[in-house]
Amino acid sequence: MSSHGKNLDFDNFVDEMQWRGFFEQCTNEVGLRKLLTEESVTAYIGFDPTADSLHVGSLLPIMGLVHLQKHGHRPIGIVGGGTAMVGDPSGKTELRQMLTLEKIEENLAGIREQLSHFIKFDEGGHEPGAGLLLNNADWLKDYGYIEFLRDVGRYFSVNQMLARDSVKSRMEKGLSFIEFNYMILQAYDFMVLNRDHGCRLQMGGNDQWGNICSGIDLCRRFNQSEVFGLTFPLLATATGAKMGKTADGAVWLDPKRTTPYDFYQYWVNVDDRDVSRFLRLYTLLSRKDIEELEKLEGADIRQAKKVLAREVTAQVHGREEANRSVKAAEALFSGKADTSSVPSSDRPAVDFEGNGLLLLEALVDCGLMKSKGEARRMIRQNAVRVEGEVVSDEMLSLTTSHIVEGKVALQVGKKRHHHIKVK
RNA sequence: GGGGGGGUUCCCGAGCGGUCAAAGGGAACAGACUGUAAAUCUGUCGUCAGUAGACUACGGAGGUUCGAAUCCUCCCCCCCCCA
Repeated sequence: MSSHGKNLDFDNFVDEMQWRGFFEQCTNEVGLRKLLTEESVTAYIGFDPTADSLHVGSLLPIMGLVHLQKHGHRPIGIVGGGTAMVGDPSGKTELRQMLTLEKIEENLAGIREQLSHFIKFDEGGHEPGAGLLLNNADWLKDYGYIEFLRDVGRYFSVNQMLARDSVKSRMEKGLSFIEFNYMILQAYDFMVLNRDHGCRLQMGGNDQWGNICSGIDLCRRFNQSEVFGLTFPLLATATGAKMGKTADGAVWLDPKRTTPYDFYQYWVNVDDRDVSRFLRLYTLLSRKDIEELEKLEGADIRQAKKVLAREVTAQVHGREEANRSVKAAEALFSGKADTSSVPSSDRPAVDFEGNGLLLLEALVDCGLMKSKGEARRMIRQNAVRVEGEVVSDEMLSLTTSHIVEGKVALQVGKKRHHHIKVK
């Protein structure tokens, strides 16, 4: 496939994926490379509609589709409205709670919106490389059981299914029949996409390997079509934590769930050892730029982290938000200047009059603390600051004297900030 | 359907009538040290109140006890073996 567009350091998709670290396993690398040079290939990745927002964990597959499209191929995103009703046993230790159809519909809309920041979708036109976003409920939900068994079930060997890692790993903990069927449904998705949209490649996390292989088998049997699979590594941070997890849970792409500032901070605070990997995986910077940044050592690595954070934030929230986050961080960590992007809340001026507002309560209200007990503990540990001053009195009340420039600046630990704006 | 083993605080995992808000580990958070990193050391880690108190917690519902996570009954869920 001829490469067009900007920033192409590699003349084919597979080379780029390998250099960037996306490439974990491929069902037939030689065959796939050949196919990709011969034609514009349609490939798909599935996303789970378990929430109305994607999170950092989904960023990796999203970037996979971005690179695919960049190389002139066509990405399809599948939102598993049908399969979400079943639950994938892969990588899980327990049965997932089931979602209602309505909830899934809602989630779908949110996800579609987010994906559209990354991928150029077909707006009813006929652009060759424009992506598609489909809901597998469209072809799964009205399929009759008997019919499905006869059409699809006949192609599956239980012996083979039992041999899959995703199933084996659940033999101890238990696996319900509904989950056992998941791989069949996913395989069926691949078959439908292959048949109806000419899809030849499925990508996904390495935990999807078994499901992808099942799909490939089904395509061969059902459509007599040769298709391929490519998996991405399952990322963990250098300290072994799951990617995109913090104390407060997942890092979301939705600014209402994770503010752009917190999102930016997540990336700035990445472990030194992860920076290079993440630059390759999560940014679209050129090979040259990334290799320059990888040369940095010691404290200078922070420069690379800032670039990483700025780039990823810009991709998710836009350049403008990214710049605001950069400024806010600089203001807070260097002690001055523009603080307009620091997370904040509003409070009427009367709250500070007279006896004022108990700091304990303010900390809980603004979300910095989960409970007053926790707030007390933090104060005891000298972790709380008001206007930069360490607080030692648990019973301190915030009064008008704490208001500086129309706000009260709260800080917990070194990194968590919140401004109460006085209205 | 029968027999056996289990369900404990964010996770793993002890406890098996009081001394249990529950050992130990992990994660997390804070302090020191630093580079908004890692490692290390120290502290914290149910809620409310505030030094000694109350409340809510050990799958669910009852019960026995002065007193239960610990004993009994019923129910739900999981694993293993047999049919």
